[in-house]
Amino acid sequence: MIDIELIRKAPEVVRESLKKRNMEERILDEVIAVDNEWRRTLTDINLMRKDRNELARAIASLAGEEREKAILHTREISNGIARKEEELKALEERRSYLLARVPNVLLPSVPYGRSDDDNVEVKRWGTARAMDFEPKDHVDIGLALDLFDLERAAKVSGARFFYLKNDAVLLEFALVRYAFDILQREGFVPIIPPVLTRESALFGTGFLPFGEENIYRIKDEDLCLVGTAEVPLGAMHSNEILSYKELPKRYAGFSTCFRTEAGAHGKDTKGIFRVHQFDKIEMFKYCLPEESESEHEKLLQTAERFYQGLEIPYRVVSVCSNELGASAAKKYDIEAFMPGQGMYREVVSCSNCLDYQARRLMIRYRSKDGEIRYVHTLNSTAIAVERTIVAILENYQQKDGSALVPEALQPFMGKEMIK
RNA sequence: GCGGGGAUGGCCCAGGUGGUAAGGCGACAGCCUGCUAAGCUGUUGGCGCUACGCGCCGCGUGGGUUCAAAUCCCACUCCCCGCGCCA
Repeated sequence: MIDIELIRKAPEVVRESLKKRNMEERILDEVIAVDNEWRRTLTDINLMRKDRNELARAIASLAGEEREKAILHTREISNGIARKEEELKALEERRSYLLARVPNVLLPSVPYGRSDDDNVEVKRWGTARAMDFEPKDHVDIGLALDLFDLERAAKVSGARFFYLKNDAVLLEFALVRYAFDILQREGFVPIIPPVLTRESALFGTGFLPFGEENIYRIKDEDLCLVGTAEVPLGAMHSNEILSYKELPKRYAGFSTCFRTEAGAHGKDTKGIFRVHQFDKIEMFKYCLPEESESEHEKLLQTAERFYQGLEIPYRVVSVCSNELGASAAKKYDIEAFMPGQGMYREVVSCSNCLDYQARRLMIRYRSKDGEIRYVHTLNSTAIAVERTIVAILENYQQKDGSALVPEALQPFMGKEMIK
């Protein structure tokens, strides 16, 4: 949620941001119009309420005909107020509805662009391993090594599901253990959160109403399957007031993630790269407003560390205006090099949401000078397990069809090779 | 699922026979003292406006009764404690 005060005082800032996102500006004009009407109506009501209160107070000390008269008059005023209050309520609802649909204001450093192609590469790390053979993609490698069963998953659950098997299972647990090793050193509190949350948690983190079609819902209950641990980690401190002393707060949550992948028809239909259910470790930070931009850079560095440790080449892109989620004011993606596909593919998404989620979730802190303000929130993938398995298989494949285990994982895996 | 208890400002907690939120703690500011502590004073929910002021709203949520509701009535939500069931 952006601050209504910002819309009142500097609507041009919001307008520019909407333009940059290639979104309709009409919503902004409507918010302004409705807000003006709301304020006028509220002022009217306040005056009427004042009259009523004065009369009601006087009645206590009146008697007889005077009292009767006053009661009658007050009743009239009350009826008038009730009518106006209905108008006010409707305006308020309309304003909230609209305001909840205005995306976050972009930071100035976000590059303008219309598609992924306009993302700006800001860094490249590592070099692809030399291969004196034609690299295979993860599907071929994995099927040959019996690491997953996609056909039976399709039979049981449908397209975009998988059974992970054999060493792939060990690899997953090794990755998880590896990640939490690093995360604890970096001061993140390990968490396993609920993967079913109320709608309010999804709304608060900005996945509703913007990502409605991507969410699985539980029938007849106010519960949804989360698409990322960002939801329960962000909502964890909703309606709380933290102390500036405990900021920044860092959490790392392991969770299964569920996504309908609506609108992704035809994209990455094979394998385990884009699926309805996968496991992921997500980092989440709550911090002081003045520190969120530097914390964002730090968070990116932490995310990079996982791939550096695995010795997987990657690049970092600054995601362009059109591709940013509603909550994010700025976002970096890490894309790992996938030799089998001959391209860089997204494995990490690292966002700064400023106070956008904090406003929706009512997460505040008491500052050193005693003021209560909204915190800033940031989130980033640490390890998206299945995608990282894809990257490992493609980068560590060998001529004979086997795949090496990255050195950093060997202690957790108990073996050096998958064959 | 059944029974009982509870929800009030940053936190704790009063009010409960309807008349318009008391007190404590903490925090912040000021005063006082050579410094610290103590002490004293003030501030410390949200919103609107023709803004050193005026007013409105606010006691879990939504309705109702009333001139007037934290207080009475109805429904709901969440939390806690027992019991039952259960991985």
